[in-house]
Amino acid sequence: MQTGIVASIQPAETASALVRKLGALCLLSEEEIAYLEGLQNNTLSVDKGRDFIEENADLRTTFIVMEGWAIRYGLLSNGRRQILSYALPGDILGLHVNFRAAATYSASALTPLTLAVVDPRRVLEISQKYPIIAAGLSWCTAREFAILGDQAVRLGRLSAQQRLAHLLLELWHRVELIGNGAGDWLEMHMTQADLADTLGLSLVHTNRSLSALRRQGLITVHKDHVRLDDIDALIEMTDFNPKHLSEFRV
Amino acid sequence: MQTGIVASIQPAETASALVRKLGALCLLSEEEIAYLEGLQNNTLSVDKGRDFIEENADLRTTFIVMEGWAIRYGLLSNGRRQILSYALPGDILGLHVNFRAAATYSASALTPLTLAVVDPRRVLEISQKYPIIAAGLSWCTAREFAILGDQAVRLGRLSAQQRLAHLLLELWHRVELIGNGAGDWLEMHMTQADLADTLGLSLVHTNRSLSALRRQGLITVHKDHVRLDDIDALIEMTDFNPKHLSEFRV
DNA sequence: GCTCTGTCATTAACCTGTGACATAGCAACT
DNA sequence: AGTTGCTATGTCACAGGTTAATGACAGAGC
Repeated sequence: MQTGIVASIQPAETASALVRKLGALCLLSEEEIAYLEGLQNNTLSVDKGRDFIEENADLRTTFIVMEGWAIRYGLLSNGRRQILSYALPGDILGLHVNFRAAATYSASALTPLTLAVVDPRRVLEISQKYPIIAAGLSWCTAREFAILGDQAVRLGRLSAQQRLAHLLLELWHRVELIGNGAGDWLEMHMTQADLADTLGLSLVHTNRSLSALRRQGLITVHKDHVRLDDIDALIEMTDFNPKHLSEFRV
Repeated sequence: MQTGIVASIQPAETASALVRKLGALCLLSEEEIAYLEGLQNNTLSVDKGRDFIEENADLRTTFIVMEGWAIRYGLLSNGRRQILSYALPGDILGLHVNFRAAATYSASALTPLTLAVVDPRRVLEISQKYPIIAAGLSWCTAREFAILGDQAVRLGRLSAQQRLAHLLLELWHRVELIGNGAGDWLEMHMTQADLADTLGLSLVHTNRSLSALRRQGLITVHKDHVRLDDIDALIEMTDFNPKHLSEFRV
């Protein structure tokens, strides 16, 4: 924790989300911080609802979320969509793309989005020059795998209400971890249709499940926010494991 | 393809599964091949049904499947299991573990299994000394992400029969890719209970779905094998995209 | 060789969580 | 005012779950 404090003093206030995230994991030198910030100089703004990665298209770019939320999703020929995961500030999309001829998922901006655009070949450079950063990126990869694994468990073995509760916990915890939390409130950047496409449920049943959790006093639903009224009960009903998200509180 | 041919001549017959896999992707030097084979000198045999990674336990090892099949899975407190993915020869488990304090999934041997046991710190060494191999490992990571993404789409947005068909196609294609294929036959190393835990279905409904595909003339079911009788129709009904598995035919 | 036990596959009957459709209300935008 | 998008809810249908039973097969023990 001492390590974390030292790092936090340095990159905390004006640092990019990725630097704050990695800085909370390990002690970054000023050189490493400068390198990471320089890496993110080339930015792209994406309007809410616009795609910036298209499945099956060539993908030659690594994106780092600087501000806003994005979704990774797969689309079927019948128009059905499955959201795979949410990308928050500090998250990386396409970290392992140098051998990928085509994208295996699409990505879209859920809110107005600012992305850093990075040449994937820089990743090799990082591994050779900055082993600490490389280790941090490796951790980011493992975490991404854990998040997607939880999504598969959620879809395959939880009931509708449990899925919803588990997803709310995940997002709430992740927002907390990046320092954007608001106590037990979670800002809902997505519509109920997005929730449905995340949970593998119909729109109607998603709304029902939301209502059910509300009636049980577990959540309070406002227009753009949800409050988690009994976090322990939600955790209990879903087997939510915060360790899958790793502790790197900013 | 010329590159693939040259590489295949060299490591083809007695080479380990990982070397054959990476060798089919890129031209490996003799030094690189020797390094990769040396990396896999420390092996572990695991009996069928035994766990070798336990969720929430410390994970300080990278495993490479040399022979046999394994599963990655998550387990809930009510005993329900969700199989996340299958690991075949040449696949790597725990490639990104140097910052993981604990495993976020369990892994178990589906068949008698031979694993190479590798220190995760060797990955950094690889990145610094063997950039071609590092790129190959990066590709392995992206592929693993694609496979798990397909699993989420399957669980979230496909019907029971489609899930089954899609999974059979995935496994069949992956077996083909590592050179262990037998035409349109797929050796079934798993029980129907394993299938059920992969597909997020009940055991009984899994059997029903199997019967339904059989009745439709799409598959032929034998005790330990399944034959895909109409691969095009199976692909059509499921949106199966072989490109997600990448083409690296050995 | 026979019996018993355990595992796995298969199927029927009944039940239920969830999907689809329809409708209504509200807010924001044109 | 009309349109669009989103949320909310009722009704009915159905895909899939649960329970129970049966059959086949392999292995262990006598």
